[in-house]
Amino acid sequence: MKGIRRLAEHLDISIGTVSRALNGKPDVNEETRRRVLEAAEQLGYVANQSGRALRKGSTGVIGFMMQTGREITGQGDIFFMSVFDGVQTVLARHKLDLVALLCSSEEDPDDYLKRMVARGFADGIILSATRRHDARFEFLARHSIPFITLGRSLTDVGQPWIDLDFEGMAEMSIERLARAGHSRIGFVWPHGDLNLGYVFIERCREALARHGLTLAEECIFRANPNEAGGYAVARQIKDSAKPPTAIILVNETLVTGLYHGLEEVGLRPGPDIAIIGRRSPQARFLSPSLTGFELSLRDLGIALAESLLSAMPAYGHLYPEVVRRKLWPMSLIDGDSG
Amino acid sequence: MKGIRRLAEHLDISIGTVSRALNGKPDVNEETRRRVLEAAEQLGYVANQSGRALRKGSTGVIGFMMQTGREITGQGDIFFMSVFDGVQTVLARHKLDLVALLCSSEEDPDDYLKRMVARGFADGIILSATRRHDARFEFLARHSIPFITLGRSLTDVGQPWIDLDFEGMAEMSIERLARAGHSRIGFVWPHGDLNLGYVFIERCREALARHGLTLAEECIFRANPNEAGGYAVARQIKDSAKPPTAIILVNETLVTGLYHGLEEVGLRPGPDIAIIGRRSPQARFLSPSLTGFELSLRDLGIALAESLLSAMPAYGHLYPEVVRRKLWPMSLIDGDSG
DNA sequence: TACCAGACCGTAATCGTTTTCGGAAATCCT
DNA sequence: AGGATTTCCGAAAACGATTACGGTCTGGTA
Repeated sequence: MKGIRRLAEHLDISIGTVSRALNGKPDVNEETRRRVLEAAEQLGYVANQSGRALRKGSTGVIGFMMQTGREITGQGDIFFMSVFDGVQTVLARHKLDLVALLCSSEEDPDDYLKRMVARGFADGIILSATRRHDARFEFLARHSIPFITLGRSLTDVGQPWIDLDFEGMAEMSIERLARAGHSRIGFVWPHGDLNLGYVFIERCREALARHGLTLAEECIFRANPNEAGGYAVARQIKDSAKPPTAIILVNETLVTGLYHGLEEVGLRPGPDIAIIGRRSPQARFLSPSLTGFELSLRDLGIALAESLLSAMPAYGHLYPEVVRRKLWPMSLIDGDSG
Repeated sequence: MKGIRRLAEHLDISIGTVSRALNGKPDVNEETRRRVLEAAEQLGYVANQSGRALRKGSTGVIGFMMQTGREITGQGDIFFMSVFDGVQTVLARHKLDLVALLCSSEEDPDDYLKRMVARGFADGIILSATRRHDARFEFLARHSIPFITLGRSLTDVGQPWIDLDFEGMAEMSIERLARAGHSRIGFVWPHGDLNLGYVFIERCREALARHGLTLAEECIFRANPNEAGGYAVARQIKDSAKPPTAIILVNETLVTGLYHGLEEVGLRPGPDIAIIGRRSPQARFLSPSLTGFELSLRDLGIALAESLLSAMPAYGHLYPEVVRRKLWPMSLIDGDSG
């Protein structure tokens, strides 16, 4: 005898009543409820997730999908820890749990998500590392799974999203560099179909145009979105016939590699070549200090969760005013690198 | 009509046969099986996780428990991405999925785990950030949930574990520093009850003794296990009446902060004070280059998964030879910092 | 023909919950 | 007192899968 049945037997009442007592349903005597709660505590009873989910059709779990592996995503790693923290503070209010759905780099992200959804794993999903063309959007929409994306995509299906304010980043970077007299500005574009690269470069082009400049094709450097990628870019710059005098990076993990690479080839960030990137927690300790953008990841997580909840039938009414789509603001912090 | 019933109806056969066909059971006509598989593919059918788990009593999911939040664990962040990668390559062989069980810093880890287990969330669990006294061990043992820990604890219950080879790290570090003439060697001890701090300092004491040295109490610096913590240590060192001439760090995230802090107070790693730490992917790009330990996180993940599987009834026979407990070797890489 | 073995497949029980529905007992109202 | 409400609880039907069991059919053999 296991589960709720055991509890019911022990109390000599029916399992229905036990369930109602536990779930705070109204039609149960307060004295009975007290006894049930007490016995549950004492016997260490917790409802079986499978049975409950099967019956209710919902799991109480929110999934945050992310990629693992060596060639990690655009916004890898530490980035997420703080975002999770924000997401969880919101979810905790509704007794929802957050788990990270880890898609191995060896599996196709679309297949992976499909599997997780069909399994009925989560009631709502947060997608990260959005691609320019991302089949996951349509899939989730088709199955009417509530979801929100951290990042945009051409494949928009009207779902809520939050993305970094690349518009603002581009304008502020270019403005600053142009004012400092730079006219040959380069850009590191992470390999892969990640959407953020496309968006940012487009915004940069526009911002450059506003300042009467253009983005030279040979000043666009492709790189894997990790330290090694940044490192390799330094060499490319050095070997370039007409190297840029300034470099802008979207991707935080590229920065440390680039710094190291530049040192190897004898270029100092700042005096020799201006660098503007994202000041991640680690990047804050680079020397010379990095000029770049900071943002509150925890608040971003909070917004993400609230926006997702507002898209879920069961919680939507609790978040009527929530913004569904937002460019997350970042502030440009002065450093010595540009 | 949903799920397997729909599929059965569509094919005009019974749900039992469909299930058998899908699960590769022997007593089903090959032609029928082909039709079922085809229809399943076409209709995008995937078995519902709740129903399946309820009936089978297992979920096909392995949980990797980790802490989120600002004051992140000893071995935070990027560390795990590569470990996950290794774990997943093994799990994929058995069609098992890995999810990260994210325990918010606001919830008690023991309570969190209890909840997840009672929910029947995972068939096996990997524990990280093990504490010196860790109630989770006994809990999982009592409920006979297969688990393995990344890190040891005083609360050993005979479960398999893998831990970094702090013994080797201590001996190699001290050996190297002693040979270089250092006699006043300091140590950064991360705050909290994490077991690794205790282990490493103990091994350092022993190693020092072997070289006729002792660890001065005032050379033990407590710090939060993150960049800010490392940064703060630099100040402490500077203000110390009799500062150490060398510092050893267990925790990878402390290093970048310490480097930055030392620069602020005018101490150069290497010439002014020797530093030995862990060369994480980011730390590899520090300047001056860090003398420290490297290891294969991916292989560690593989070992972790195999060892966990060997402790699970359903898979144990497949991994008869697996090591159940292992000190993971690390190699000391020369740098300019010590 | 009669019998039997093997190959396939359908029926139904089962896993542990939640929830609807209806009934019994208690309480209220006139 | 008697009917109408409430209050509380038990019985039973889902939820979607797996699987033990038994039944039908085929083909082979005596």
